[in-house]
Amino acid sequence: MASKAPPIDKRRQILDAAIRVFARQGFHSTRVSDIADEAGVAYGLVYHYFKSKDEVLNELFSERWSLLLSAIEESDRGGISPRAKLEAVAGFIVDSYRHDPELMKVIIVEVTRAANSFGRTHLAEIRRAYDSIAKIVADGQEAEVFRRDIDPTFASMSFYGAIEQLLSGWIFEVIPASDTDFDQAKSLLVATICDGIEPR
Amino acid sequence: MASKAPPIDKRRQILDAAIRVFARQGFHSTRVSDIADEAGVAYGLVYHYFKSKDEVLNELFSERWSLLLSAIEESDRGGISPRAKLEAVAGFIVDSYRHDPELMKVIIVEVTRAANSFGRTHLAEIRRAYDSIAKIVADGQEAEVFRRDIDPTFASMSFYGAIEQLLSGWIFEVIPASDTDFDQAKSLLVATICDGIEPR
DNA sequence: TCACTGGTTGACTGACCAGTCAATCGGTTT
DNA sequence: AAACCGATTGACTGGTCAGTCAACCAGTGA
Repeated sequence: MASKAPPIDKRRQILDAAIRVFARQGFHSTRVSDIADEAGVAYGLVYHYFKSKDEVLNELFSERWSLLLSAIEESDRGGISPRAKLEAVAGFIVDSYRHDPELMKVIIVEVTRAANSFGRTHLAEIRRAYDSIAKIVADGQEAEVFRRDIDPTFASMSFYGAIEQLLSGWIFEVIPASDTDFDQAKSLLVATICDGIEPR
Repeated sequence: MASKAPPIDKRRQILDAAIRVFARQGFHSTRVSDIADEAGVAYGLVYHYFKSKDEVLNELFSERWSLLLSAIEESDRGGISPRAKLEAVAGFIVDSYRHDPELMKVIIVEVTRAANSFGRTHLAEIRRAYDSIAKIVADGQEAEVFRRDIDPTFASMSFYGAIEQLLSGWIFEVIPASDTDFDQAKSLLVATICDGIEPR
């Protein structure tokens, strides 16, 4: 009895190594052997657990994106104001980056923004996020706390685009990324989209 | 006399073919032979005019991006309100897409958002755009028409991120792209960032 | 002790393609 | 008409990997 000890271990080890290597070199210029080396595992073992190099990235993306989708839908269910819901969404994404910048870098750079490769593959999942955000906005309009003359889909794309652009800025060090910056970003993101940059 | 007729012709022909092929298949999965075929030109001629496949894309990007930078700086010089400047910027980018969607697709997908490859290479040029937009915002704060509690760099990233996300939406057909949509987008973009989505 | 099974190893192969280069072409000059 | 020269051609090469596979190893059960 007490048979299976390692099976999940090594798989996880490979995934975690892949995060580091993808983040460091980018998906395209990492060789499968780089992943194996980083994981301290033989080349062939990668193919024991995954049917291709692509599948490794797909797995990393789907694992994390489903968390994001849950978080968005979760915050939508809580009985809070639409604005607070947007704050929760921005907060979750920013915290995801703070907690695991390498994984978020991989997801954004290699999937979400890689429109010709993995972005295409995961378009449906990605759209689900846009749609959930759009729904929050639409509900806000219903409740008369958001203007009705801005299309919810449009607002959703702007909001999400702004978030992703910020993360990109952090990832590529074009803007500072301290804990204070992260916290400010959360509230500024929502302040900007809800209140605008003109004084009230 | 009257010597040189074709030299620029073929080069342009290759660049234009590259736009179409890159837009259709993505940079990575287009072979140099695809470009040559599309241009109706021999394989080797591509290497007569460009020193590598990369250089073809670099040329396409730089050609267009310098126009964008000029347009931003141009609109900053005109004696108009900061808000009108942002409108001009959004308008220029949206019109660029309307006028030449294939080229804009290539630029955004393969350079601007390809942070691990060409985005890195052109980071300085890309930053110049962010900086110019940030300057518009900073001047607006100076003139007391924009709130001072939102960092200009932050506002610039949000604004540009929103624009790019919209273009991405059009490119990948997740949102409708008619002439009306383009025109609405221009004003909504600025309305959102300046006024916010909450009613005033 | 000995088969059995599933995890583990890494050398090898087949396909692909960017970039090279020697040959050819067509127009110009002397 | 002969030498010249830049544009043009496309077959070929060298290097790179993703993915395969046959062998190996360790734990288990009989």
